[in-house]
Parts: sequence; C-alpha cells; structure tokens
Amino acid sequence: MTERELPPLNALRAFEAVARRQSVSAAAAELHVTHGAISRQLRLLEEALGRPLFTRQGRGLQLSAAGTQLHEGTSAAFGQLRDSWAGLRRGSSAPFVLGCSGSLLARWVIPRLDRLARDLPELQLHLSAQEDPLTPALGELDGALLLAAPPWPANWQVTELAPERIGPVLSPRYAGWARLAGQPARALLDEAVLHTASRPQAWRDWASAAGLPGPPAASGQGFPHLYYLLEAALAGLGVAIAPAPLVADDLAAGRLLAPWGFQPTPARWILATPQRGRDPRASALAAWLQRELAADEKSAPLTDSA
Amino acid sequence: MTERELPPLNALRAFEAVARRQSVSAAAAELHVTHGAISRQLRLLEEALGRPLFTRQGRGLQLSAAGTQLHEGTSAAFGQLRDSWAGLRRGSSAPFVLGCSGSLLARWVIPRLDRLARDLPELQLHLSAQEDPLTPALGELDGALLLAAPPWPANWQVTELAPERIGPVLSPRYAGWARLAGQPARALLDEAVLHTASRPQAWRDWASAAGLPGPPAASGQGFPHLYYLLEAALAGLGVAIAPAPLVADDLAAGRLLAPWGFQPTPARWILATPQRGRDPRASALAAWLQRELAADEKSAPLTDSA
DNA sequence: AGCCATACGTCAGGAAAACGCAAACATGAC
DNA sequence: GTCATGTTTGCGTTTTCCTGACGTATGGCT
Repeated sequence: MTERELPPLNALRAFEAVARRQSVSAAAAELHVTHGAISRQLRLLEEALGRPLFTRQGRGLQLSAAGTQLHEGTSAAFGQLRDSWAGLRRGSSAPFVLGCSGSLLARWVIPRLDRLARDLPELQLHLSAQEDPLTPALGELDGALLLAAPPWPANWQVTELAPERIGPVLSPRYAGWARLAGQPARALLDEAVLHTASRPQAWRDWASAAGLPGPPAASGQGFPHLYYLLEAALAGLGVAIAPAPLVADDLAAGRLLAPWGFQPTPARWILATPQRGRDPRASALAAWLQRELAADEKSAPLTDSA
Repeated sequence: MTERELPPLNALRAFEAVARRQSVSAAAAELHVTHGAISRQLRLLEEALGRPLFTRQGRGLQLSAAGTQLHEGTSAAFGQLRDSWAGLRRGSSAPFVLGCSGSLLARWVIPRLDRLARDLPELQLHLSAQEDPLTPALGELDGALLLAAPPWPANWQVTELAPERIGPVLSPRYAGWARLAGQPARALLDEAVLHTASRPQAWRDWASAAGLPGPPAASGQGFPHLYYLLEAALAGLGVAIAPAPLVADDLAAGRLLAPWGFQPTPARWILATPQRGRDPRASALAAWLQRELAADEKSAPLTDSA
C-alpha cells in the first residue's frame, strides 16, 4: 500500500497564495485572515519540509529554489481543486457556459441552435463570444469550442471532435470564377486571394497539404476575422479559405462553391473543458457536436486530388 | 480578481480517501484517525456543497453522481500534491530514480553511463528496470525513459527527446545476407523475419512508413524482448527490426548492417516525469538524453528511399 | 428467527490547531 | 532621523478537530 503522506493542507494553501501573490499580506487578504496567521503557516510548512521556501530580506520575501518547485507543483493542483469545487457548487441546474470564437459562433453555432435545442432539450446553454486568439483561460467557462492544433495546454481536458479540413471557397457570382472554372488548384497560386488576420497561415497550410509549391503569391484584401472574410466571399469579392463545416450550409444552398475540395490540417475541432470531474452535460454536448460536425464534413466535397 | 473559494481542505482530503477506498473505516485507517472523525468531515463537506456525496444504505456507502464527479476532479489533484511534496521532501540530494525498460537499459543506457557520469558528474542516478509493457505508474520514480506514441497519460509531464525511427538490421554473418544484398526493401516481404512479443506491430509500422504493401508475410522466430531479438540478430539468426539508437554502436562497429535505413514512426523517445514542479535534475538529464539520441540518429543511415 | 460481526452515524468533552491582536523588527524612501 | 511598508513574534482566545463510547442498520451464520 502506498503510504504516502500529504503536507499540512491549510499551510499548503497559504503557501500557494503567498507564492502566487508574492506577498504575505496580499495572501492574507485573499484568505480573509491576518498576515500573522499566514506567516505562522509558512513557518509550519517550512519546518515540515525541513528547509526554507522563501528567502526573507526584511520587509519582502522571494521564493527559494525549493519554493519555486513546490509552487509549480501545487498551483495547478489547487487550481483544479478550485475548478472542480466551483463547478460542482454551481450545479448542473445552472446553465452550461460555452465559450467560442465570434466567427464560429455566428457562422456555425447559432444556425444550429434550434437543432441543439431539439436534440438536447434539457441542456441550458449560455454562449460567450471569446476573442479570436484562441487561447481562452476558460476560467468562468464550463467549456470552449475551438479549432486548434495540439499540443493543448495541460490544464485542459480535451475532447477531439473532428479533424479540421480547410479549402478555397468562392461565390458563383465572383467575377474571376469564369477564369478559374475547370482549372486545377494550382491556378489559385496566381490569384489575389482573400485572407484573414486571425489566421494568416491558412493559405500556406492548405497549399502544403494540397501538395502545391507555395501559398498564393499575391495577397488580396485582408479581413480582421473569418466572419468578415466569408461575408466577402459570399458577396463575390474573391476566393476565401475556410473550414468545411463553416460553409456547409452555403455550399448546400449553392451560395458558395468549393471546386477544389478541402484539405486536412493538423488542427482539430475540440471541446476543451476544465479539468474537473467529467461533467455529463459536457459529454452530451461533445457527442452532439461530433455528430453535427461529421454531418457537415460529409456534406462538404471530399478532398480534391490536386 | 478571481474570488474563487476552495472547499474545506481537510474535509476534502477525507472525502478523497473515502471515495478511493470506498470505505469510511479504511480511509480512517489511512489517515490515522477514527472513523468518527471521517464521518464528521464527510457531513461537513456535504453541508458545504449542499447535497449528498454518497448514498448511504445502512452499513455501506456508494458515491452519488455529485460524489463521482468530485472524486474524478480531485483525485488527480491530490495525487499531484502528494507527488510534489514527496519529491521535494526526498530532496535533490537523494539519487534520481530513472525507470526504463530492460531492453533500453541494457542496450542503450548502460553503454552510455560512463559518458553520462562524465557530462553530468553531480547527478546521482539510480536505474530501475521496468517491465516492457511501457505504462509505468512512475510512482516511486523521478522519471522514466520511454519509447511511446502520443497521447500520453495526462498525469505525466512529458519531454519529447526525439522521434523514433525503426528499421531492419542484420548481421553480415547472416546466411541470407548474400541473397538480400543489393535488393530493395520489398525483398524483405518474402523473408521470415525475426520479431518480438513486446512490440508485435513493429514490422507493420515500418512497412507502412516505408510505403510497402504490408508487413513480411512469413513470421520467423519470435523473442520475448527486444534485447533477445537483437542478440539473435547479432548472432546472425536473421533480420530484426529495431530503433536506430539501440543499434548505433553495432552499426558503427560493423557488427550489424541496416541496408534499408530507418523509417519514422508515430512514437517518440520521451522522458516522462511526475507532474511536480520541474526538477532541475530532470531537465539536465533530458537535455543530455536529447543530445545523445541526436548523435546516435545522425550516425545511423538516413531513411532509405524504398 | 435469533445472534453476531461489520460498518457507519452521532454526541460530549477535551486536545490541538488556527486565529486575532498588538508590539517588535527590518528595510527603503525622503 | 523619521515615516511608510511589510514581515515576524508572543500571548490569550476562538475554532476546529479528534477520541472514545454508544447507537443503528445490514447481512451472514447457526
């Protein structure tokens, strides 16, 4: 039997707060006790360990080597305890807060909300639009729907939903379509394609996956977000590049074309949840998202042989 | 500021023990207190949460849904706290315990120990041979050297050292060498190659990476471990398959040949450490292993174009 | 059915831990 | 030197936690 002992937990919590805030007083305020109490706990922990965790220099303190190591090892654990407890206290009766980038929200999630409400009627969902730099802290979130490539942060619990596939799309009303129709994918290399600031590598990724020598040389108009990019493509302004599910509806309706198919990228559609015990609502949502994405991928044209 | 609260920690520790052991009395024994104390803590925690964590049925208890979720969310965190504390208490003065499979130990680590001692003289290293099913619990270990493909367990902190490359090797004394010399790799498909029980997929992986239609059809002699497999190859008994670094010395000395080069696999050479604060000894060891592996890979012939 | 062994719950009193308060101490700024 | 800031220390008090003994519920055994 593993007879491993835990350190004095309250002292450890005090240490974690002090190490994080770099101050006894600040930690004391956070824990609603006096600084004297904290100081005492620190001493206790250092005695239990047998060597100092901080180097004192009169009025300030700084983590020692041992202290740094302990802080690195414990802060994540405490975070997980906090998350887990908070998630449980909030309870499954509270709405499930799902974070997701604005573009995904507008172009994919919202059009499918009615289906979601029908398939998972008991799920109370609150949506929260995150900034596009897709590294949310997921602090207040119960989950986040993301497009991201591994490796993912260790403090996420990740459910892979589907591989990402991206491809060039354009409106049949686009003036250049007459010129491009019937051409192979490499014809795009000479096209002034549309691109987005939130994902500058998209064309390069697509080109390398498609086996083309490089991304389109001339860069056409740029847009701040994928959402605007797709609106521009729908308006016939040029050739955009987008993940298949985001344009599945437009392809089905004929508003957009994807003559060169879609190419897989290293990224994945994922549902990231905090590392608490598996929330049954998250599991249900993940399963639904997976089904929904699979359907969209199926409806999108398969990868075109370049 | 995130004003998130932690649950009563001592009560949570009691809960974790009870949930793990499925018994109040067993948990009480583990924590060196009476069952009454545990029972009280459980009640306290349930009151703080506002709903029961266990379903009582007279003389036994079982986790409720909420209890299961809390246990999933907290057990890992407590494990990390235990690990972190234990690692720090043991101290950097204690020897670094490195686990690794017997084959790796015998054929790669041990021959390089003298160089390791010269390059990292202050590192006290204890070696521990693990069973070949490469999923050690790394409970008592400070680290483990492994060949494994992602995804890795979430409770490991993984440092990738090098991609794995495997390839067919044989002794120049092997009777079939005359027949094979100069032939392309696909000639091996008709060869009765040697294989190992600890890695039955090796030939298949190699064949698919090399773009061959399938693994060698006829299976020659099998061996329980890679170590014996390589001894057999050295003895001229046939064609074995092995990771490049494990045969680097033999290739350099001419005891083995690798006429068809080595192919990358999804696996990696990794140093897995428990999720405590980064141990400086582990960092130093990882850096050294990385250098050493890079040198071995360089000395091995590059991937042969099949 | 009656009895015993097992396992959890509860309560009172006492031990131990943690706390608040206030004074002491250390350092850097002025 | 004096003040402002921030940590440590000593002591009396409050809070928490534990022990130990007893009560209750269940299942196996005769």
